[in-house]
Amino acid sequence: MSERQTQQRQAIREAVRRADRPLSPQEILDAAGTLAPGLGLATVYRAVKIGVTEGWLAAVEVPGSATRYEPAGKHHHHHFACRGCGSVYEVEGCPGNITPLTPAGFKLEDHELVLFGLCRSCNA
Amino acid sequence: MSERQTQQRQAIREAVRRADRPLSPQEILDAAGTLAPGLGLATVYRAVKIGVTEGWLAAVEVPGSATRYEPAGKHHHHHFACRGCGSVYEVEGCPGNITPLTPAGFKLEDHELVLFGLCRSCNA
DNA sequence: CGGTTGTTGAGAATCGGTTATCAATCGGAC
DNA sequence: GTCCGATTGATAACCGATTCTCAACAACCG
Repeated sequence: MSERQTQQRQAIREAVRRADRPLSPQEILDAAGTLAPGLGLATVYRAVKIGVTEGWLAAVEVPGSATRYEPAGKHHHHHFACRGCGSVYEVEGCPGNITPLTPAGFKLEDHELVLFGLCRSCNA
Repeated sequence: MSERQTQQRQAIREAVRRADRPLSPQEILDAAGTLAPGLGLATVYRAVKIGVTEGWLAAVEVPGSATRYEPAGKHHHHHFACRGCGSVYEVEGCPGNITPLTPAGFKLEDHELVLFGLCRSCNA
């Protein structure tokens, strides 16, 4: 037996699914905590690690802040990090034209574009 | 009196200037250590903070690794982070077309594009 | 239901990065 | 050369993020 179906993991998966932006472990705890009272941070970290391994969760790394997680399988997109509140939002599209930038001899595997600025709330 | 001209700070400034890629504090220590034997990591951190404050050093943040520093005033460019050796390289150009991606109501101040993959050495 | 065993929660421990401490030292004005 | 205050280096302390520990607990099979 391996991989049980627990309330905590369901709550965590559901919280990430409902969010419209990538969540940090602490944000997941806050969101999933209402679905599974008493939820602990360690459990979030464990579930998140499992999710990434199993492939239904994608890690989003933003400079200068904790790793965020979002459901895997979304179409290619990027992120906007608010300097006011620290939240990370999803932005549609990609400027493309990335490949030509790669130096000769280098192997390009992936890329991450992060926009910095103020979100709607903080810009007001 | 404030801001003395010391061998250590000259060595650090020189090491950053000579590098063709942004260096982490530890990398700066290694490089500048040959110019100023006995150099300590604390001194690197202090000098780097001063450099950023005075405006002749620019901080480059890459997800999942220490902050890098490069001379300020370079023309707009981006970076390539090698998954093999962890080094960060400079890449010329920018795909442009960033502004249209910004969600309505958000204020775009800056952006950072990081390419991931293998550098020439690690790709061989 | 009852046992087996994976899972959980709280807190301690750890980690890499960065900053603070403090006595010894050095820069540079005089 | 002297002197005073800025600077340095070694190391401890700190920090936020993440992982480990371990006893209590709950999921699932029979």
